[in-house]
Formats: sequence, C-alpha cells, structure tokens
Amino acid sequence: MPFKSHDSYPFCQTKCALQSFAEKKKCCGTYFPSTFFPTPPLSWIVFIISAKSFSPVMAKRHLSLKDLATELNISISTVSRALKNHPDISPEITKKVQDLALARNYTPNPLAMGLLKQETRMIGVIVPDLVTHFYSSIISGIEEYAKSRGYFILLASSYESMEREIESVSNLLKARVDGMIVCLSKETDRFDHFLRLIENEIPLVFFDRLCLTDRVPCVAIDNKDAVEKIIRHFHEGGYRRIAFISGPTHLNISHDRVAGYLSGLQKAGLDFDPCLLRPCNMLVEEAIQITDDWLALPEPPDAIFGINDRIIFEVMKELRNRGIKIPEEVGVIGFADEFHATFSTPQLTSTMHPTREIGIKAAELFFKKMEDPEFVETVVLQAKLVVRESSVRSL
Amino acid sequence: MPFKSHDSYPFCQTKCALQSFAEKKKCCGTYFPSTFFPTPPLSWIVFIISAKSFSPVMAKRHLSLKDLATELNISISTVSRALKNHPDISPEITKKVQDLALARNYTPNPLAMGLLKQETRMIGVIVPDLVTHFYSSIISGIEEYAKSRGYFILLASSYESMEREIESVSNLLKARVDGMIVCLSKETDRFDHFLRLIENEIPLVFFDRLCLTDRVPCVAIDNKDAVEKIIRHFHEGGYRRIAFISGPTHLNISHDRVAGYLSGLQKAGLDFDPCLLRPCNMLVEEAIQITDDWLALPEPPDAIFGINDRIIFEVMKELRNRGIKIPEEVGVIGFADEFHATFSTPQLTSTMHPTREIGIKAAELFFKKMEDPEFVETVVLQAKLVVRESSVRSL
DNA sequence: CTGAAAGCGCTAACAA
DNA sequence: TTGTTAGCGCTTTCAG
Repeated sequence: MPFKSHDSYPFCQTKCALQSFAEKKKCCGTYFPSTFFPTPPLSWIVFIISAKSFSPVMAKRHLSLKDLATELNISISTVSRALKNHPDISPEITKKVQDLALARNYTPNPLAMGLLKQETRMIGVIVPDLVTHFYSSIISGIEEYAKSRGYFILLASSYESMEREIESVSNLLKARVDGMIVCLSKETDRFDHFLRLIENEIPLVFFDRLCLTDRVPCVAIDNKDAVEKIIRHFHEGGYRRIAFISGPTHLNISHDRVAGYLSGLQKAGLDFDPCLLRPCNMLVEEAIQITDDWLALPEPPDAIFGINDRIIFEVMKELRNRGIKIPEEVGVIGFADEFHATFSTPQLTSTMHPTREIGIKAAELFFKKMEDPEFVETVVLQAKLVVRESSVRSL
Repeated sequence: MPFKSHDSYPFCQTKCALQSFAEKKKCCGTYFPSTFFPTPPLSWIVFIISAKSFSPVMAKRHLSLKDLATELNISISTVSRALKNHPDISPEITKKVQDLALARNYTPNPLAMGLLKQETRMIGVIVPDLVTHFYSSIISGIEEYAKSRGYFILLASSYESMEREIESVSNLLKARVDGMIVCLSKETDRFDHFLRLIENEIPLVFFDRLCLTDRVPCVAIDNKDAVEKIIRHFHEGGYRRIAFISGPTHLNISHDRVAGYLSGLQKAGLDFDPCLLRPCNMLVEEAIQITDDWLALPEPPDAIFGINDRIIFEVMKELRNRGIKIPEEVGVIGFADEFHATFSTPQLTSTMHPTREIGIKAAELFFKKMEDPEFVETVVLQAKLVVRESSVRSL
C-alpha cells in the first residue's frame, strides 16, 4: 500500500490521537468558562463494584475522504465526486471508491459539511417539561418526521420557566441549530427572545402554547371546541353547575378554553357564574384549594373540569377524601388525556389530543418554513372527548 | 470603516446568503440520498388559517471572529487570543475585543471548534421509549448534568426494538456524538453494535438495562434487593402465594429480579411455585392473559407484583373487572413507581426508583469515562418500597 | 505584543 | 476525466 512520503498515514493517526488527548488535558481560555457541576448529594448510592480494566488501545479517528483518497492513490475531490455519482467520474473509479467507502463504513463528517453549508441539520426543540406524556409523545412525533428528513433533535426543557426558556433559546443558538420548534413555558409573557429569532430569519414553529401567530407557523388544538364539547356532554348528562379550573391567563390555551367555556354555557342555555371559573398556575395545591372553595359555596358545582389531567386527578383525590361520589354527586373531566386516565377509579373522561400528529405536523411546518421564509400558517387540530366513567351518572 | 479590497465585507454577506439559498434548491448526490417522508394521513386536521406574510429580509449569518477582527482592524488570531484572555495580548486590545464580542453577542461556532478539536460536545442518549415517565425523568437528570458541563443531549429512541437501537447507534455515530448513554431495548440480546463503540474507544455508559458490564461503566438499580423488599412486605402482611410477572429473560433486570424473587421467598420461608413466576414481554395483553391463568389455578395467588407499573395497572383492571377486592383478596405491588401510582384506586404500592439520580450518575460516569478510557465501574442505586393501599389489608 | 499561515473535512469553481 | 485550490470558523504554531 503506497503512501505519500509527507503523509505517512498510519503513524499520523497515532500522532493525532495522542495530540488530541494532550489537548484535552490542557484547560484553555477563561472567557467562556464551563461552569462545573458540584457533585450532587447522592444519598441513594450504596455500593460500587469496580471491574477489571482493559489495556488502552489508541482511539480510532473517524474515516475521512483523505483516508480513502490516500488508500486509492487518487485525489480527495475525486473521491468526493465519486461518492455522489458525479457524471464526470469514470464508472470504474466510482465503483472502486463506493466499494471502499462501504467496506470501511465511511460517513461524511457533519461538522465539515455544516461549516461549509452553514447548517447543522439539527432542530432545537423546547418543551415546558420532559416528563409529561403529552410533551414526550409530541417529541416522539417530531423526532420521527425529523429523522425521516435526516435531521436530529436537540432537546431542551424550559421547566415551565421563562428564564430557562430564554436560556434554552440562547443555548440552542450557540449550538447553531437550523431552527426551533417550541411550546411556550407557562410563565412566558414576553417574546423578545423569539423576535430575535424571527429577525434573524431562523425558522421557528410553535405548538400548543402559541404567540406571534401572525409571523410564526403554529400547530394548535381547537381548544374552544374541545371545551364546548365538554360542556355539552356535561349538560346532556344532567349536570348544571359546571366549574372550570383554567390556566395562566396570558396563555392562548387558557384564553381559548375560557372562550369555549362561555360560549359552551351559552349554547347549553346555562348561566355563567364567575365563582365557577378559576384560573390556576397548574400547581397541585391550587387544585386542592379551589376544590375546597367550591365545596364551601352555598351552591357547590356538580361538575368540574380542568386545564389538564394532573390537576383533575388532584380534584378527584380531594373529592374522594371527603366522601363525595364521582360521578353521581360531582362529574369530572380532564384535559389532554394522559394514558393513565384509565387507571383511575372511576376512569377519567378526558379530551384526547392527537399528540403524535401535533409533533409530525409541527415538524412538517418547520421544513416548509425552512424552504420558504415567508411561510406562515396556523394549523388547527381537533381534540376528541373520550367519555369514560367519571362523567356519566348511571341511571 | 475600511475593508480590504478582496474582502468587500458587507456585500460578501449578501452574496453568501443568496448562494446558500441557491444551493439548497439544487438536489445533490445520490449516494447518500435523504429519504422523504410521505405526508401522513392527518385525519385530525380540520382547517387552516393562513396569515399575511412579510417581505423577506436577508438572513443574517452568525457573527465570526473575522467579523470582529475586520471591525476592529486587527487580525483574527489577536481576536481569538483576546477572547480567551491570553497573557500576550495587551489589556487595551483585550478589553476592546471582549466589549465588542459582548455587544455583538458573539458566540464561537461549535462546528469550527468541533472540526478542529474533533469533538462535538454532544452526548447521544438512547432510551427504549420517550413517553414513559421513568425514562423521561432519567433524561432530565442526564440533561441537567450534561448542560452544566456545556454538553448537549442528542436524543434517540429505540422504541424497544433492537433493530432501531442499532440504527440509532449508527445515526448518532454519523452525527459524531462524543459518546453515548444507553438503556437497552427489551429485545436486545446481541451487542455487536456496542462492541464496535468500545473498540473505537467511544465513551459509553449503560443504565438500568445493562450488558458488557466488565467493559462499560453502568448505573443499575439493586433489583434483587428491591424484589426481596416486596416479598418481605407481602409476607409481613400475611400474603403467602406471591406471584411475579417478570420481564424478558435475557435482560439483566429480569434476571436480578427473579433472583430476588427466589431468595426473597426463601428468606420468608415460603415455597417457590414455578406456576407463579411468569415472564412477559411487557405487553398489556400478556398481563391480562397471565392474570386469567393465575385466577384459574386451583390455588390462585393472593399477591401479585410485576416488572412495571403499566403491567400491574392492567392486572388491577382485570381483577376489578372480576370483582376481586384489592388488597383484601389479592395484594398488588408495582415497579418503577410512575408518578400516577397515587391516582389509582386503591393507590398502588410500588418500588420507587431514584430516576433523576440515575440520570445524573450516568452522566457523571460518562464524563469519567471520557477523561479515563480505562474507567469501568458499576454503580448500584437502591430502590425504595413505597407502601400505599394496594398491598395493605385493613384489619 | 501581534500577524500570517496551516489545518480540521468537505465542496465546488477553476485548471489541466 | 481528474487534480488543485480556496474557503467555511477556529486554534495554534511560527515569524516578525
């Protein structure tokens, strides 16, 4: 195997590996210091099994075009062209190159490509939290579609905090994502960080909790309709004093659901009692407090529904603690059907959101926005009311 | 503001943007084609609101060192050095550069850095699924620790399939992650794809479901102990025929839990009845089938626990359907406490896993492995038995 | 104390 | 048909 004298291929590899190892040891500049995480108090750790270690082998660098070129004794650009079936390259060389690439399991270095093309093929995704089924299911949908287009997901959580949302946007920007798909945190009531993205023409898509809908493609749920369905269902079941635990008032989802509450009551011919509409910040304690307040009313509600299942599960617990029967005395309905809604007793009626579709659609809009910077559109998906035990009085 | 004649800075920008737009239109090589995702049948979509669009503005490139250098009329290397407080650079220039960088919100391009340093500061994370609380909570832990070290998470799901796990490994490798943190899919019984990583010295950490523990750092739960606790608790509560729905036999977690089942029974002085130990593939139908089988036994079990909460919720549903009282007639305990265990009636006794700690510890081990390629260690964390209603007979 | 130049892996215009 | 070269943004020798 001939090597050019100034290259000395196999030894070069070893040297590079050693070099890069040495470089890592050196701690460099202080201008962008990496803050170190203090060792967390892991009271759970009990014992540690140490295993035998193996003798170190030199780390293998990923294969580059140069490696292939050297091995075949042709130029890098020929290899590059051969790999993409460039018509200029002779069939024999093309075949030889492609065979070797396959055999050596060559994959192009995305960093080099990214530097050249000014793109990372990564989409930043920011969700309020990672642990709610609603979001993780949407992430699944985004991931699936993105993967099919050869893109990766860079995931960030805002933990429902606007501050951390801003930080996440900035971090993803530092990582040079090609764009972002975002669900606002519950606190978010300023949008400067997103306006910056828009001004810089960085593709952006919102889902579920939206803002700036006249400039950003969005995927939303028809919240108004979903709530109207709930009211109608309650009304048909003979419930008359329908109470609603809503969300933070600045969120579009709260706004739309309240609108649905009002119009739903009106359509059903029911009076609106302001006492029975309470916003909350999605905290467990609030749910309990509000339930307490309602039960203390001279005319307590006979039906309760809320901004999400989590809140409603707490309401159910509170009702059960007081010996109030569901659904006989009080009907209950959740929102954004978690998969465990069927595990409660009684099983929880809830609106089911097409979460995977939300994710897929959001990703779809994202790619449209990439291709056409002027593209703006809000896609509205319908939620389904899934009737179970908690809202149906047996006759 | 003086520009070098061959550079013509502001116009260059415009040209670049136009160029890159033109480039995107061109579809290049066929050797690595990007498969296109067929438009999915989104039956949920109902209507689309089109919004007014805005006039296009030229996309702004991220700021580079060159931009700063040009603006200050100094060389790129001086800027680079000034930004990292290199002692050679005069304080005045250092200050001038840093001020401008701050004002312009400069961030170094990670692609360029990555290319140079041969690292992406990205960790690939593969989990069996994204939507289970157990995994998303662990991901949260990993993300938190990784972020504190300036690393990003590139997320992939194996969807419990070995094939997709292998594909994910390969995809993450293509993305040039610096290493991976993995929980095996339930199908995984061959490990070639991980051996390849090990041979190439790519840092790897397993959590929960492990393999190759003599070469890879791992974070595990003390499954044997967790199950022994369950048996002891059942035994103390007067339960005698304790049945166990286990997982796929090739997984370490199943193996350890079965070991705990046997030793637990022995310690409690109870006989082992092979009928009461059934493996399953974590499917809902299996849970129902197994429950049916057990109830048909001449001596049915008076206590049931299983590989995870999901399975056990199904068992509970099945028992309830048959009018069997929990916990009076049959005691029930879950595994890997999902946060909604308290939402069921009766509330589910379950083993609680320190999920965030698992994630944080896995990330910690990952960085240790990065620093020391010979590092191998299995950290074992303890699970807690959280006693609720489903396993306690009232007196 | 500062600048020029090489090189990380790749593509594409330009030369041969 | 193939090779040479410049350049994407950055760091780091080596020269001034």
